Amino acid sequence: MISEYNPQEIEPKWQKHWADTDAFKMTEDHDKPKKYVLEMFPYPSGDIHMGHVRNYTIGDVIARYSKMRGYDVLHPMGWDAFGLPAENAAIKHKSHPAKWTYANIETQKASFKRMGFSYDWDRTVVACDPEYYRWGQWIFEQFWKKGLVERRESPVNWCPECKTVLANEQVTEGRCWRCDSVVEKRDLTQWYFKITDYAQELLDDLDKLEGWPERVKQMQANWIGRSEGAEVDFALCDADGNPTDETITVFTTRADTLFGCSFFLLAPDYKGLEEMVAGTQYEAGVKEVIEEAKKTTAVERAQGDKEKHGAFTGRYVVNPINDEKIPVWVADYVISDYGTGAVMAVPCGDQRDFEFARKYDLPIIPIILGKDDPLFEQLDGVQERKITSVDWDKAYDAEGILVQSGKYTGMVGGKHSPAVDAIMEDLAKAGKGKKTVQFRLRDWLISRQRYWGNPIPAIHCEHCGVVPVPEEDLPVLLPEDIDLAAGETLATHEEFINCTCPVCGRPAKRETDTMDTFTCSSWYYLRYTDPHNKELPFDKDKVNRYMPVDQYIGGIEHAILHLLYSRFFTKVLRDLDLLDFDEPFTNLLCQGMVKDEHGETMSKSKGNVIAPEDMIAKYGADAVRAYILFMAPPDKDLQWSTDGLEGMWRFLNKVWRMVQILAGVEDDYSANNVNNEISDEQIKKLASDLTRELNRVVGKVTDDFEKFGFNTAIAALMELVNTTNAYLKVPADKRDANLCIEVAEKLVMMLSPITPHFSDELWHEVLGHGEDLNDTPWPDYDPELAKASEVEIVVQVNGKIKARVNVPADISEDDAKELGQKTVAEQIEGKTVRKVIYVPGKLINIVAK
RNA sequence: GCCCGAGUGGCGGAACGGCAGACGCGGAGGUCUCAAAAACCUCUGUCCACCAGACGUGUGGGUUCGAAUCCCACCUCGGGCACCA
Repeated sequence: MISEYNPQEIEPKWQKHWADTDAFKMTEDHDKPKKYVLEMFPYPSGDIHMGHVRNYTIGDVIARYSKMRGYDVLHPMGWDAFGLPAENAAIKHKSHPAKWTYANIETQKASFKRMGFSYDWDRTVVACDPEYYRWGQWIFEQFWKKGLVERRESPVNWCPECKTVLANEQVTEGRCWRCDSVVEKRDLTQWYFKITDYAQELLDDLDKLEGWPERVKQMQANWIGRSEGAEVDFALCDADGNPTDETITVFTTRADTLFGCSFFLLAPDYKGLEEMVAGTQYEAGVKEVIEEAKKTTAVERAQGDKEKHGAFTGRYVVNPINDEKIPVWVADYVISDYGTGAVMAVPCGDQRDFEFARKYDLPIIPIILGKDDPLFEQLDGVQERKITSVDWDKAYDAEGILVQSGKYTGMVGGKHSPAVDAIMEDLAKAGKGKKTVQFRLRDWLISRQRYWGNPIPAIHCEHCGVVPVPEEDLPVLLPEDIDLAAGETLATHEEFINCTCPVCGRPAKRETDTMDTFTCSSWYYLRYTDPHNKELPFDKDKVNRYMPVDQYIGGIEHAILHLLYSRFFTKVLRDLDLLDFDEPFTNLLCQGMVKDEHGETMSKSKGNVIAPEDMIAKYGADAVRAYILFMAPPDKDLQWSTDGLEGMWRFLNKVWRMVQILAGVEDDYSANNVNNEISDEQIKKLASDLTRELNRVVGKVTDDFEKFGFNTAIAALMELVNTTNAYLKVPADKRDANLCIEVAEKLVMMLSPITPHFSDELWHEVLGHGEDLNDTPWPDYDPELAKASEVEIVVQVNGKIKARVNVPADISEDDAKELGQKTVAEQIEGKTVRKVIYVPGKLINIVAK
């Protein structure tokens, strides 16, 4: 009797079996090639949603497939467990963040097990576990020793809602990445990782990442933002207008336009600006600009087309190219933390400077022109300054010819132009400038004014300054007795704060900031290679064996943040001689987002999060796994709809019955499909069709798995099922039993990475195998058997299809061309055949006039 | 403004420069059944009464015997960066 497919029964059964037999425990079999398959670890926010299901299903299929292909697979899972949501939940429920976090971890872990994911749970890393975060502190101290940690005061992004500072990467269009509040600028002393020291290498090594999506590399390159230019020194004049030895340096990519520099700009928060105007008649005007700029939010700045404001400072600087004195203004569009915070303004060649000059009536001197500019005729070849105003309505920022530019007149100007080189060479000789490179990337601000994070292991001593906690005293533990709901923080926790200075032994204060949670996720993948190490974050041999990650899978939202930080960590740890590779992730698959029925991104606040539980209850985890893979290629965004899930359920049921029939279990399902009149010849043809299809599909599915074409792999499996179904027309006693078993076994094997419970049940209970599919080698195929002996080819006349003919697959080119012409004799009658194109197995195209 | 992607039936999506729409969903009809469900079998891009045929991969050009695919221009949508000097 044929049995019914009941996932509710078999899924828990196999999950228990896998757990009982440690099926996914890593064997560390060094005779096999290694493969590290990793999905980005989740934040334990609550239960899992379809985005998790998609991400982890993709990873699980790759891991299971790799295991069958004979790799020593490392496939771990953990939790990115520090962070603000836990703290907010704790405040709301008058509880402790750890309680919320660990409860959610248990929930998610149960869901992952219910999905049948093949993780080695003995290697789990939980970021808020002292066993893990102590090594985060240890690594911080190694960075510190190497000079990559800095504590300094500067304007920083402050999120009023999250009540903490944020890294540059965590601010999008002036808003907090987590809560979307408008961030404020504040001057605060904060801790930084000097990621900018690695800017060039982080940019250069993107070229090594052939297995990364181009768009992610592009985004990182944009973010790093390398800009080649020059630093030029302008001598500052004293209050009476006499040049001094003091200089102000600007960064420019357009040194060729120095002759057009008619004023000079400082950022509102330029260091020393207030002192410069203190007590002068210009103080009030400058201060007004400074105050206004402070009020302007980053969101408003991001608009871009904001009206510019500025004020004269009363001071002058000397343009080094022509010794001209030009006025220094403060301007709100100059950014203090890019370049030097000072800008040489060239209104004729820069749209922003142009607008500023128009508004404040400053001279616009044309020094670079296009050849078709009406002014060009008057100024062509003119070296001295003749014209000091223009009637343009916008700046000319393209490549052009220099005019009114002294000996450089006539040269081609523009970014990276010969004029830039010539001018910089001369300025360098005079000691007034040099070529340099600027990066948009800023240092990574890692301190957070929050409790639920990894404490920064530092001690503030009045006598010794800021000193690291001795390594033997690590970890600095988070105090557990804290009442966040009552407003307590680390900064109010006396017991935590008070300590002794490890250098001088006097009473001292502990640092109360914690580290950005992105520090935790920047190295967790290394810890998985050696998760229980008590001496070091990881053993060098082990990390070198399993790293880099061969296949990393996660969302595009981490294209910059997590992936850039992790690359930085890896490079620093390499330079600390803790590991021997340059990049952490060899291949990266960014799976597309799962959106709701209306194409909206899912979020808790919108209340449109779709959870898999109901679907699992109705159709089982295997159907959900298969369906989400079948919906779209993994890297494409996907609009969720349950419409096709029923179809996947039908498919699995069909396979379920089919395998039993193929294995010889009593056949009552195909009764109305059986054709008792079928001829021996037809039987033979159906069998050879099936043999060919089986070999073709094993080849196709193997190829598709290699390139993550899971949707087409599943489609190919459906095609095999359809062909098998056609074969089942043959009455049971006339079927080729060996072929039937071969089809059943290979079908089940190929399905097993996608639908593991379903497959193991059939494998053991119907096909009678003892070993789990997880330990079974991937099926092979014979490419020769996948070839058809006869193929249908298309006959075209002038590229239009006119007929189809069946030909032997090995037909000669001449025979094919002749047959083609015979087939369409009518259509080409009276025309001259100019050319006949034959594509073997595909078509014959007859070009006739 | 700069830099990436993507536009294919009613829907999700297939197609090394070579039969557009595989596979699935949805839809229509049928078999089985007292009936229904399930299962099974046909059909299902558009136009045309049918055949024949014509038209069809965002738009317009081009290359080619042949273009969804390659090139150019444009349109629309999505993403990233952005007063970055």
